[in-house]
Amino acid sequence: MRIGELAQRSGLSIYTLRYYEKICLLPKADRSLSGRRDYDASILKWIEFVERLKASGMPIKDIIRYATLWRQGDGTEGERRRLLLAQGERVRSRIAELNSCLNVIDEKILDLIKLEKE
Amino acid sequence: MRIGELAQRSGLSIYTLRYYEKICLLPKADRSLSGRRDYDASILKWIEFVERLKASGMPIKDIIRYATLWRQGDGTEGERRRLLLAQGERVRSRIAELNSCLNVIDEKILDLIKLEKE
DNA sequence: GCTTGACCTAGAGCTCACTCCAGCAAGTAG
DNA sequence: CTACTTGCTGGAGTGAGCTCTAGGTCAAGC
Repeated sequence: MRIGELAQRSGLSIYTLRYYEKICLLPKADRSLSGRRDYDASILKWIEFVERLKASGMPIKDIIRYATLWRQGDGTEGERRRLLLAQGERVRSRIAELNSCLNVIDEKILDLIKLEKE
Repeated sequence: MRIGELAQRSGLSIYTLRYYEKICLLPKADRSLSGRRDYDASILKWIEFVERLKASGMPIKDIIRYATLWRQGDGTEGERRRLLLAQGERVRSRIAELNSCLNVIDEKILDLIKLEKE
């Protein structure tokens, strides 16, 4: 699969895919004889997971750290697990923060409705 | 209250306070005879609310829109309410997204634990 | 009356995460 | 063969949201 197809299938732009490779978020793609990137379909699973980590608010640097360990493979499971545990905690507290923001916002909405009725 | 004290009390830096004033997120501060900003303690309540909106993920531009309406006062309650309702919805879906990320992360952690046991 | 420190402005610089461009090479369709 | 499309690289540009610098003013303490 070439980069154009991967862009379509992954929903990322060609620019972003090359950028992710440059910063080592994606493994260096194999190349065709003429030098074009040639991806295996399995990359899609990895991209999907990376997108999840991003959506969870994990900074790119931490995802790169995870990606590096993942490419190293065996023996890195412990550190990968710790990275994910830490991120899980961050997500949980972010959810708590958002819930508390929601309370403030909902309260303010009620205040505004009262003002409108006056 | 001068800007240094406000910075301490609000937790924002002096730079940020001046920047917020410049972009109209904070009302233009009164000035002492010598031109220094002189804040009323009530500004702290506003800053607190702005920080909540920021923490909720509201873009600065939208907060500025809210701030502008707030300064205009009467007659703007309807639009302010609509802005907050929209933000509330964004927060709710962000919370849902984070919960689903959390599931993916927690699952991956279990996978890694299995790998470590092998 | 001089030093110190808090404050002022305009504008430059920074980080993050992309996004795009110029200039070129290679594959493809008519 | 020509034209078009897709791809390549290094590096510049973007936008959000600050953060800091340079060069100056002003008030208070010794």
